[in-house]
Amino acid sequence: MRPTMEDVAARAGVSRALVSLVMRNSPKVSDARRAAVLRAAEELGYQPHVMARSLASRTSTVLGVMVNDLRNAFFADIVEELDSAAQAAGFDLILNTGGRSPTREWNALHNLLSFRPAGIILLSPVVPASAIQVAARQCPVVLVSRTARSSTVDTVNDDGEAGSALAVDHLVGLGHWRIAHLDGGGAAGAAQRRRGFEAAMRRHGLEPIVVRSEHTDIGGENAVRELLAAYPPPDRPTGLVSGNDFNAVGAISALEEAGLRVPDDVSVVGYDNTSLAALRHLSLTTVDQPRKDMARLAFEALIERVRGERTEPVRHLLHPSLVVRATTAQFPTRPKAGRPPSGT
Amino acid sequence: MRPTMEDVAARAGVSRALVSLVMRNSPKVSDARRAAVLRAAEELGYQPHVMARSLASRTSTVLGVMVNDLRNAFFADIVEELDSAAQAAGFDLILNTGGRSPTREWNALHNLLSFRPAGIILLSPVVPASAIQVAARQCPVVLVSRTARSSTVDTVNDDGEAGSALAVDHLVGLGHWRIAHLDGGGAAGAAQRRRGFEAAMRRHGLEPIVVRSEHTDIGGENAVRELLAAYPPPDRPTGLVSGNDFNAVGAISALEEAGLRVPDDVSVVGYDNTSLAALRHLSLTTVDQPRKDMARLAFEALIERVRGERTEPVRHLLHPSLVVRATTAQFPTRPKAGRPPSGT
DNA sequence: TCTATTGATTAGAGCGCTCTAATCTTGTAG
DNA sequence: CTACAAGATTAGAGCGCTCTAATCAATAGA
Repeated sequence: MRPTMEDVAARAGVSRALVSLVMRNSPKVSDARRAAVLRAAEELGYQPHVMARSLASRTSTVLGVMVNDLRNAFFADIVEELDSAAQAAGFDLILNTGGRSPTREWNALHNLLSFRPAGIILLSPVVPASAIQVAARQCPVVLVSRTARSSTVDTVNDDGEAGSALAVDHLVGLGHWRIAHLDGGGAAGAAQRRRGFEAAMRRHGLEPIVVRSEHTDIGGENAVRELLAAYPPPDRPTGLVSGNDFNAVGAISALEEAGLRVPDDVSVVGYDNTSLAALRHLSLTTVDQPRKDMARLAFEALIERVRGERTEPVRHLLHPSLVVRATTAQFPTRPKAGRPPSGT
Repeated sequence: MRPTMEDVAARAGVSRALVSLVMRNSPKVSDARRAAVLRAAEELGYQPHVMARSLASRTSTVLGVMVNDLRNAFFADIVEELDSAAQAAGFDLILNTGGRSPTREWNALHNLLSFRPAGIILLSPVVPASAIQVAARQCPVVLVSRTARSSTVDTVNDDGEAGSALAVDHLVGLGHWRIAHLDGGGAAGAAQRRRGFEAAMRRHGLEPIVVRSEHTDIGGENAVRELLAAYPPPDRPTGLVSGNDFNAVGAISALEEAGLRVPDDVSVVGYDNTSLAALRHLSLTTVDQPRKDMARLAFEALIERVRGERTEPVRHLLHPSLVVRATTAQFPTRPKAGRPPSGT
């Protein structure tokens, strides 16, 4: 049997309560006793039982994190950052995944809650708002990449509209005016990105072209094929704003398959700046969400609630930035390749 | 305050013990009482407190999983599979990451252990064997992508030597005979892959060329530049066996940068069959580790130990398979492009 | 010498649950 | 009607810890 506090107390010749004080390094213990207790603990290989501790203290140093999709490196980056923040603040992270399914996610959320964590962070959850509400009644909840109206949960999001606008502005600045958006369908944040695209295009006096797609490479391929069929030259778009990086990679494949060169014939912008985009082989121009900042803010918001320092909700909306790489270029490459509409 | 078992008991008009029986769905409860208890629990929104439960029962349904690198999709796949297996068997997974640093990993391991889990699975851990030994004294431990000599831990690995051999055989079968390996350095499994490469080459009567590299795309780029400098035509290798997929992608970049076409001039094989390799844009020929099987076997091994059904260690060594895509091709493309050595 | 006062230590209750052993119900055979 | 087995229910101790309040020791002030 693993040694308990009682064992340590017996070996050190003190009471269990004193051992408890030492373990929580309370200042009200004499140096001599402290040393004796620590030595006894060391000799026995004693380790506090966190569950017993949290049961007795009615507090928890556990923070639950539910990840929508483990395969998505975007979340991995956020988790890594959360992890070091938690470490520094003396909290333990436990992770979980819902596998992009509302049902499994609901289970995962329940599991997390059954640990009676100090708080939980949900990364792009797909469960209904009511489920989040249930969770929020049990402990502080912070949402990342998902909006909420409830006043009991905090949210951290990137400004998808601004991100799309960044992409459009970049392409317009390069001389493009026939620009299409490959929409992410029902994916998290896809609606904002589409809205931002449309608004930015209109702001430039351009007609937005939107093709319904998905946040996958296959989705990008299909959307491009559809787009090329629907807009044959000379109406063919010369700039593409993809819903995310995967989609952009698929789009590039389909473009090359159709004999078009990127960026010479068509410029492509992704979204998320995943490690994929950074691969030299792709060098995808993309919109970067400030992941570190998002993680940090989410953590801070949670801790504030955990400590009871705040009860009103916060809504962080972070500004993305554009990372220009090799998939976007000046258009027209040679003059006289077309005539911009009067609006520009 | 959240409702406790006592509250449910009071509302249902029964004892706490009876509620406990219902919650663990014991058969020795009358249907009437069971219904009453369940209704009361429902009305109060009662949820059992896992920590209290595990404290009282001295058992745990928690399985700890430590992931070496969250950003690596290989682990994500394994975790997803472990998760559904655990779900089905009535266990709860808690995840953790060590961020590829032995120190952080040691902390993470400690955190996991402090939950007194039923068992733990370590995915490609980098902590010293002694640390694993310490963990194994507390609960069953299974290692994935890491070998061990200790008789108290089970291991699940893919046969890296066989995997490299698969790649070499494929290339030789396509007519290549100048084949180089981009070694993964100190990364997990890199040594086996290199050994397998060398052995397979010798088996074919060919001279193995090994360039020290890393499991990153930058590593692949640098290694290829080095390789091209060291082996100018006509000695230039026509086939590359990379340590992993990232490395292969980097290698392809550097090859194209040098004006060489893949697969026309040089064939490239990756390792791991990550989602990266599957992207149509890359279509990387690669060695596939049977991740699902690995996860399933790891889970089974753990559960057997947890249930006390086995005490001798098991060593699973799984056979990888080759996924042929578009980065490998027949050589020479046209006859008379070289002369194979007599050994073939 | 006797009481405050301060700091160090401990007894003991209790966190929410499980589990054993005891008690309470039935139903049925004698 | 009684006895008793079988099933249903419960009392109560205890898991490993924390926390409050009480106790104890030692010093200082009067």
